[in-house]
Amino acid sequence: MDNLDRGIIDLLRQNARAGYGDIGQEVGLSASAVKRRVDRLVADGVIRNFTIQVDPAVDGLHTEAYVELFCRGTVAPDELLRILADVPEVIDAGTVTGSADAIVHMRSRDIPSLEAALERVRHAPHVDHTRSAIVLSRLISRAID
Amino acid sequence: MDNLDRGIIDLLRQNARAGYGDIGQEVGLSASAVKRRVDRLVADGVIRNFTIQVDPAVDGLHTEAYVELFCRGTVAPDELLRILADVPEVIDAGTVTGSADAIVHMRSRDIPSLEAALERVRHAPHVDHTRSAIVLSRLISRAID
DNA sequence: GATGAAAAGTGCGAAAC
DNA sequence: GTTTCGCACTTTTCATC
Repeated sequence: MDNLDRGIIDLLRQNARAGYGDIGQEVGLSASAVKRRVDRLVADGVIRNFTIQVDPAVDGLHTEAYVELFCRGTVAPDELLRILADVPEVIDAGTVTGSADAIVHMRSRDIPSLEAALERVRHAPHVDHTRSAIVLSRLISRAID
Repeated sequence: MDNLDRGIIDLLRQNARAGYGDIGQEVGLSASAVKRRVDRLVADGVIRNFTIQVDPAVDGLHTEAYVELFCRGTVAPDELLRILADVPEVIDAGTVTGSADAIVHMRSRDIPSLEAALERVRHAPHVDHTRSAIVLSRLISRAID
């Protein structure tokens, strides 16, 4: 993982379909050298996936919420992970400092489907209650993982 | 935007480097038909970008926080956008229901750099105060926009 | 270990239909 | 929408440092 790898990653982030030759010209390597490094980055798990960013509105996913999760007693992160992994509406989540145990970012088609997903989280073991903030207008979308 | 388009998008989300022929075989179209649809989806802005998902830890971005933003008086979403767009540590943000005006998801190298970014947000016009929850352990990372 | 150059194979992309 | 075809790209091999 040197500066060449970082350069390759930056270029792929901007355009994952860029040709190896084009990338090589930017970072100063031959096409085959770039391919070998990309293959290694994928094998090492540095590059997790090649994906596309889709307009959420077009995709029919208009409704978002940030949900604070409060649990009874002490709950291991692994247990929270198992609960949340089963709900596809959860797009990101993490345990946090403060009074809440975790913050969960959810996205779904509409309010009813969001509510249904929220109910699934609420009725999971250990979950005491939740506090939701529905997103009114999305301001920034730079997350890629 | 029909079910074929949705199928193509789903496959590209899983693997943006999938060949048009392979995609066509899955959704029941020829390679060139798939290409034309993908080109149209890109032109229409449905597909925003082809990117890679990089392990944030490898990338040196270990520190995350969810920040509630409280403003003085009424602030238009556009004004909040201008404030937040200047802070690269902001990876996603939206105005929300509830007592906070917005929720901001931030990511940076470490706590000091997170604090510095937070200071920039705090001292922006209209911002009254913030309430942060530092992420202890990331549970789910499915966001792609 | 790493690279670059050249070979072979594969898929893209632009036609014509 | 499909099929065809030339070409560019990927991917492998090999020699080199």
